[in-house]
Amino acid sequence: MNSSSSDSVLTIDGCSVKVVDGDRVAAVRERMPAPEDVVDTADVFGLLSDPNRLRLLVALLDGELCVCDLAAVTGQSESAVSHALRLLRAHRIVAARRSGRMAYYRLEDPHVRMLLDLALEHTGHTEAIHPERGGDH
Amino acid sequence: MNSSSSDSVLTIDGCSVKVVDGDRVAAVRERMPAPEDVVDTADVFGLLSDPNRLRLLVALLDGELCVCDLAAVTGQSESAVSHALRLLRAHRIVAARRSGRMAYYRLEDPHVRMLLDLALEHTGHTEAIHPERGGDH
DNA sequence: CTCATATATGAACAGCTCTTCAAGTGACAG
DNA sequence: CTGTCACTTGAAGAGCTGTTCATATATGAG
Repeated sequence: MNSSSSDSVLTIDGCSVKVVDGDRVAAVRERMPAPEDVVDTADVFGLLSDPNRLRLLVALLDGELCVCDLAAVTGQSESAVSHALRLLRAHRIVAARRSGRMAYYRLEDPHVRMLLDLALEHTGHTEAIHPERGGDH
Repeated sequence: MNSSSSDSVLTIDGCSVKVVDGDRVAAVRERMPAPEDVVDTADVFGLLSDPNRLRLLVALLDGELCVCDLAAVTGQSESAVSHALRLLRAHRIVAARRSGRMAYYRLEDPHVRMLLDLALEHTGHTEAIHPERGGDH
């Protein structure tokens, strides 16, 4: 329907949309992961996007810790830690081992471990993340 | 000060906290990145945690696109795209090239590119991210 | 049994985020 | 100049998120 590489009008989701490079748009749409996969991936990033939750996960990189030690390491209340762990547990990112009245948590998701490793590899190397510096050029 | 590997009381930030394994806690605290680095990293994850923003960045993996094509690819209004790009630009994750009245955006941060590549490598491979499945055992 | 300890949960509230709508800017055509 | 086009911006509101405080559950000690 459209094989021009200049302005054209695409019909997407039953809606006419003006595009500049129709072929590129079609190709990129082709490569785009399924909507639910995008949402799942965004969810994972969202779980890593809170500093306190991130600290918890970083603390667990070396092995399991109990709730009160996690609270001590990350400087949060035990209640806050418990809420955060509940969320992470619901997404199978951490798992708990129970021993008496203690609960020992460990990092369970290898995919998340890789993301954390990669992210930590770059901490400090990136000066460029200071927000509100206005646009470019 | 504390070399027991059983219950003890640590003084952290001028506050007494009960811990189970004082040595582990001290060691993990030692390895924890600086607070500002944790916050910066969490910020980056936060920028990747919105499905629409994530779609924009995925679309840009193959090369630059103009705003209206990004809107077509990701199924958002041009206004929403522009707002999202503004945020990403402020964090130096994307950059713009201007040509006439068009603005062509590209993915500028190689670190973010790596995170995206790693995350996409695993899309679909992970069934385990469905929320609200209750805790374990 | 009763009590203290370790963790979990619920409710509620403040603060943030994302979308939308309306209006603004700058480039190009005529 | 005037109008249109591509993009940007501001303001406002709905909805989501993370914290806190109070209370609940469960284990182990005595």
